[in-house]
Amino acid sequence: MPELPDVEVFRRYFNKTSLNKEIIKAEASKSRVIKGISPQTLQAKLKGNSFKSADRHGKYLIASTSGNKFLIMHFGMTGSLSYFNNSGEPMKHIHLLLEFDNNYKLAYRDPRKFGAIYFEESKEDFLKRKNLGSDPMKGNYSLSRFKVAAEGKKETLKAFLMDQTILAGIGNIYSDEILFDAGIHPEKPVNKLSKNKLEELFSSMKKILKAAIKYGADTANFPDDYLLKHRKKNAECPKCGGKIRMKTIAGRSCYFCQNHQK
DNA sequence: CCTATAGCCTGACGGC
DNA sequence: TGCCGTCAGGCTATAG
Repeated sequence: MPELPDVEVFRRYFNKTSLNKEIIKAEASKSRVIKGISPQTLQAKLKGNSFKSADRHGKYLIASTSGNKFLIMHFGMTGSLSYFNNSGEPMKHIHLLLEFDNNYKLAYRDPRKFGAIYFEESKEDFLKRKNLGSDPMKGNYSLSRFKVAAEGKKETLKAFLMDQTILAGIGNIYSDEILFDAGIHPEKPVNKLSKNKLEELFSSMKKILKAAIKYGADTANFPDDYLLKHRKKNAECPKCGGKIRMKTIAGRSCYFCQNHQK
C-alpha cells in the first residue's frame, strides 16, 4: 500500500497522536521487520523517551526521539499505524507496540512483513546509506532538478518514476496515476520524451501527489476520473472511453489507457 | 553498467 | 462451504 501520499498521511497521524508523551512500555517482535537491532535493545532504547517530531523522506517515516535518536519506519506493501486505547480484540501482526503515559497505544502492523523498522543515530547517514533520491514533494524539488535527473536516461518512464534512488516516494500505483494524467505511455523511454512532455510530466507528478495527500490517500475519496478507480483489465477509461490495459512493466502490474497514453 | 527475475510473506478474491 | 490459483500500492539479491 504505502507510497509517498500514504506515508504522508501516516506522518500527520503520528504527529497528531504520538508526540510529547512518555513511552512507558515498548514491545518489539522478533520478526525480520526490526532491522539492525535486537527487539530487547529497541525496547530499552525507546522506553522513557518521547517523540519530538516526525519527518518523512519518500516512503520512510522518521520520528525524532527526546534522546536525539531516530525511529525510522518503512511500510512495505501492507504496513500501517494504529493509535488506540481500547483493550478489545487484540490486533494481529503487530511488530512494534508503544504504550504512552496516557494509556494510549501506538501499533505498527504489517501482515506481509515487507516493511522495516530501524533505530538510528543520524537520519542523514541513514538516507545516504539507503541511497535515496530527492523527495518530489519537498519544496526545493524543482523542474530543473527533474530535468537533470531525466537527462540521457534510456529506461522506461515507469521504471524511472519508481526508482527510489532518483525520486524517493513514488511506487506502482502513483507512477501509473501520474503517467495516466500526463497522457504518456509507461514504456516510453525517458530520453525520447519531448521537453514539453517532460515538463507536463513534472507538473502531473506534483499535482497527483498533492491531490492524493488531500484525499487522505484513500481510494474511496478520489474522484471518479482517476485511474485508481478503474484498475481492472478492460475497464473503460474515465477520460476518453478507451480501454484500460494491464501489462507487466519494470516488474510491476502497470495499468494504462491504450487510447490516450501515447 | 544495465534489465529481468525470484524470493520474501500473508490475506483477499474469484472460479469451480 | 471449501479448495485452489492468482494477485497484491516494496525492495533486494542474483543472474544474464
